[in-house]
This record gives sequence, C-alpha cells and structure tokens, in this order.
Amino acid sequence: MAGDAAGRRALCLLGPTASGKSHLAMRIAARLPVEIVSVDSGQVYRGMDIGTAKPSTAERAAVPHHLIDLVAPTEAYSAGRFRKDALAAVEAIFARGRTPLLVGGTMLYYRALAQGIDALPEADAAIRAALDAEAAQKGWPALHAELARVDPPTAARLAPNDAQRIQRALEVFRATGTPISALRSATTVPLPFALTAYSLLPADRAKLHAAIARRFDAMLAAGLVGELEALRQHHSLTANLPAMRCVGYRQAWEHLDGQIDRKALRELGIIATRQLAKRQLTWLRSLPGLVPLDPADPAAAETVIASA
RNA sequence: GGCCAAGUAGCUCAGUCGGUAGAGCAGCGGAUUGAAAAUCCGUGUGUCGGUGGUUCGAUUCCGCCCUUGGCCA
Repeated sequence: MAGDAAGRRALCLLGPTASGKSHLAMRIAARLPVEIVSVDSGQVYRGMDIGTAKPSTAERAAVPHHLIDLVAPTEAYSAGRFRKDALAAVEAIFARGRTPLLVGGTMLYYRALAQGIDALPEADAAIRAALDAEAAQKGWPALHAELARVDPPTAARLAPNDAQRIQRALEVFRATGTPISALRSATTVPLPFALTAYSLLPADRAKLHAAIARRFDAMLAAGLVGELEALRQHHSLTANLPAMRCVGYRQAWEHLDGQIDRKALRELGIIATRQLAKRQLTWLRSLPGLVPLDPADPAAAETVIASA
C-alpha cells in the first residue's frame, strides 16, 4: 500500500486563526508547484471575504486555491461534503502533476478527510425544524431523555444541554429508524495518498491574542460591517444560519440590529476569535500524527518544502 | 480646603450582624462524525487600598493616610 502512495504526497498546514497559515502557504507556493486546498468552514461561503480572511485576488491569481466560495451564505456546508470535495480536489491536483497543499483551521474537516467519516444521512431541515419546535416547548434535557430511550450509548456521552448533538442524534434516528451509535464505526479509512500534516503552534499565547486583536481591527477597518450589510440586502439571511454564526459576522449582525454598539462589536468579536483559537489548539493537541511547527520560525517554509 | 460615596479575582460587582470570601464575564483545560468560526463540559488563594488601634481573632468595628468619583466652597 505504500507503493500506491509513493510519489503522491500531499502537504497540510493546520493552525489556529491568525497564526500565519496563509502567509506560510504563500511562501511555500513561491518555491514549490503547489495548489492550495482550503480546510476552512467559513471560506466556503461566497461573499464572506473580509471576516473569513479569504486569500486576496492577487494570491488566488498567483496560486490556484480550491474549496473557497462553494456555497451561498443561505446554504449549509458539511464535514461530509468537505471530505468528498477535498478528495476530488487533491486527485485533480495530482493529475496536473502538482502537489496539494491543504491549509486551514477547521480540524473536524481535516479529521473527516484524514480518518474518514461514516456514511450517515445528511441534515434534514424538516426534522430539525420539528426538533427545534419540541425543544422550544420542552427544553433540550427532555429531548436528551427521549434520546436515552432510543439510543442509550449516545445519550450517555452527550450532556443534557448539548442541543446540537442531541438534535443530530434524534435526527438520524427519526430519518433511519436506527440509532446513530449503531451507524458509527471506530475504524479509520486510509487515504489513497501520503499526507504530511503540520500543526502551527504559536509559542506565545499572549502574542496570538495580540495578533487576533490586530486582525479583527483590520477586518473592521476593511469594512466587515458593510460586507454583512450588503449580504443582508442580497440574500434572505437569518441569524441562525451556519454562515451567520461565523465569528465576526455574528457580532456584526447584532451590531446592525442595534443590540450592541461599535465598541462592543470589537470587544465581543475579539473575544469570540480568542475562544475559537483556543478550541482549535485543543484540536491540534488531540489529533494524532501532526508534526509541530513554529509559524514564527524563519525556516518553517524550508521544513515543509523538504518533506514534499 | 470641607462634606459624601466608593476602593474585594484580569473586568463589573455581591458578601462577611468580627472566625481570612463568591457570582457573571474574561482567561485556562477538555470533548468534538453532514451547523464545527458550531455546540457542550470542567475550572475561582484574591496583600478584601495602606497603616495603626480594639479583639483570642479584623477584609468586616474605630482612627489616620492614599486613590477615584460627586457635591459644596
């Protein structure tokens, strides 16, 4: 099996927000014939450019980027779709004789790609709406109790207030008549190519926090609020859409609705970004097989290139 | 200068009829299978402004000092 993977090696840079992933990727692209595959649940949305820190048009002209601008902000994307899309993008890049460089911070997507994801039914809007209505009436702990009756193993591992996962588990049960715990397997699916993945771990948390604040200020200066205002004019958006729950957009939404002032928008946006970065670091510590890399190391690009 | 109020966790504050203190937020740690930039779980030792006094014992009562805000001059 090593034979099939030989010569077909993809590279991957994973890191928290504002850790310098894109910058490092561009330095690598200047020296290696790569195409970049975004591993980012926010950059898939069209029109959400400033707040998701999409690569600039110049960067996208210089290096092909994939899995960006895939869906409208009114739609939902998913880890399952990412796995299919990423596998297809990687194969196409290999077919062009180039090296895939995966870059991003959505570690669930990375894991779905690297370890596989079980064949589960997709989201069902009607079932979710029904569950939302029931939850509004009875509360999520009541639905958690219902889950305990049809799927004890899943109920046992979920907290009574974990609305999202309780909803998903009940959704799968109602759609298939089978508990989600019976549909999930523990085995991982090997990739049809070799993959070297680096985790960009900023050495200094305080500096990461400073970089996050600087970048959020830059986003505000670049017109994040205006971007959302335009999106709201051209699409029928609601605050509970996945796209509108993205860091920055959620706070900008509340600001446009008059719930928070500009100062609070800045503070809450920076706080939400810090919390995101912390969760990303937790992911990076727990994922197996990642090679640690200090993004501030001047030789970081050389290290990655040497592993290609 | 005088009077009043307030100084307690990184922030906003509660509280201790005297037995060295606790909430929210932040921060930190963790989980994570089609919404994941989401969702959820866990985590609170801080010269209780300083200094004297009373007391077995003071963050709590008293005096003085400092700082901040307000009012009066």
